[in-house]
Amino acid sequence: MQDIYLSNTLTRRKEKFVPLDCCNVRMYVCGPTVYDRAHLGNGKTPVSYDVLYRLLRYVYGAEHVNYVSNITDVDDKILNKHKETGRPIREITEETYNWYIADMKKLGNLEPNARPRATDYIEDMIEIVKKLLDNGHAYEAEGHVLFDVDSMPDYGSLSGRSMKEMLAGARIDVADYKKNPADFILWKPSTPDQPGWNSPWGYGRPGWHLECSAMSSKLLGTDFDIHGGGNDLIFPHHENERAQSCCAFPNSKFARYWVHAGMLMVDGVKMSKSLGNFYTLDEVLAKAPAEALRLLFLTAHYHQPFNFTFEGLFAAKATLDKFYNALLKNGDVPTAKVEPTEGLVSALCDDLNTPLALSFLHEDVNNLNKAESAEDKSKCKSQLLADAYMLGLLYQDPEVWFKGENGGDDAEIEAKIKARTEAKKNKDWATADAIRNELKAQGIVLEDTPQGTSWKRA
RNA sequence: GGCCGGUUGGCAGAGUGGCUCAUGCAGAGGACUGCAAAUCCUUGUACAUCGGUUCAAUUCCGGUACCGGCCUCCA
Repeated sequence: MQDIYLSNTLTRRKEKFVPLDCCNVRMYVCGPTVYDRAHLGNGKTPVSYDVLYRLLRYVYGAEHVNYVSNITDVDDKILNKHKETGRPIREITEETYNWYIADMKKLGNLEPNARPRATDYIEDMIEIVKKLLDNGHAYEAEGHVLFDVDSMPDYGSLSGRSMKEMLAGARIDVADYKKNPADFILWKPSTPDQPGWNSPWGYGRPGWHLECSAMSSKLLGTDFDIHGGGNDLIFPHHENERAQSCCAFPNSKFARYWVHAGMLMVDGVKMSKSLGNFYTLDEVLAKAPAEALRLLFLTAHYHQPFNFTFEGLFAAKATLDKFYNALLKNGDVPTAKVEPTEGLVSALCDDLNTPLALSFLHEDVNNLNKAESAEDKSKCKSQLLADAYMLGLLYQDPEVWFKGENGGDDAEIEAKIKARTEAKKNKDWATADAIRNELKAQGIVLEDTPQGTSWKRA
């Protein structure tokens, strides 16, 4: 069994991963707030953790890994959307949730073991707030319950900032009921027209950070292995989550390994609506297959900032064309279940080095293209598929990849190819080329082989 | 201002104290092909900058420059 090493934000080092219980490896990853279409960044982060999930399943056994990724369905952004559109909140969150799940599936992500929704865990959140009040880590003020950061000596250690810095950085108006400007909300009052739940502190709703503490402790326990998310969540979200959980459950260390994914940029700068470089997943997926986007994400290390360009996306599509072409040519070659290439597994074990892992896929494809004997072909194809599975790639039928879901038997195209074959037989190259060009104009590329002519959509 | 991270060939992007080499795309040449396409073979170009440590640094340490992120909702 290979050791996995992960960059741990908590210690600022790459560390050997040792799970608390190797029969129950637990990972929690912050998911989206469901108020609008998922954007490109919402696509990148889950792909990274999906590869980690696949690696953990490989190393520890699929049944020994528990991956939880939450859905935030109570939040002021959702409330704002409701005010803007007048649509019921439940309708907004359901629709957005369904879009999100569909996007995740298209990207080739395995379904996590659980996708808890915040609104199903309100009782657990209230229990945590009660605990924090009981043990002196929280206080009530003007209908709010706030976390008292001064009650936690190492508050700020995850994000690596001191209290002094945070005060210096506090640029926003500080509510005067806060004892310390850095104190954050655990529970806030709701007006009757806002979503809310009855609590010991009146009708209200939870602060954003609380839900992750509640769901992780409920589904994974108060101590678990990996906590992930985008690195924009390190502060304040993860810092606060950790503070809540460690203080509510006094002997808990919460997550042992904090793994953070680098931000996605577009054309070299942060993606934002004001810069006009903001893309939702479905916008991008209208221009290239989702698998190409997944491959593109994997060409860079998860930890680094990732620069998205359409040029890169189309290059990734071309790479997949090459991979699927090798599979298409060996469509009837039988495969056996084999172990993934050792080097690929090593690359992934080294803090998810997906760019290096991909180089093994290229090698596999090259080997498959060169294989001559039936035995070698089978071996190489099996290896390619086993390696691709680790990365969540090449999960489609090559016929479907090239010809589309229902374009596999196009009589018109077949007829033209037949006519061209006749022309070729008569050495009527002009007619043959004319037919080929005609099809090319329709995006159909022909390929002559000793076995005949095949076609695919470009 | 504070805290992080980065700077590798035309581009994307790994990695390493010295060895023949990341990988891919693009470029050049070749094989195959009626011509293509696909595939295969061969091939050039690199480690921001200035110091230090060392027999030896792109790789370790320090300074400088530039770039990016976070510090406020954010994957």
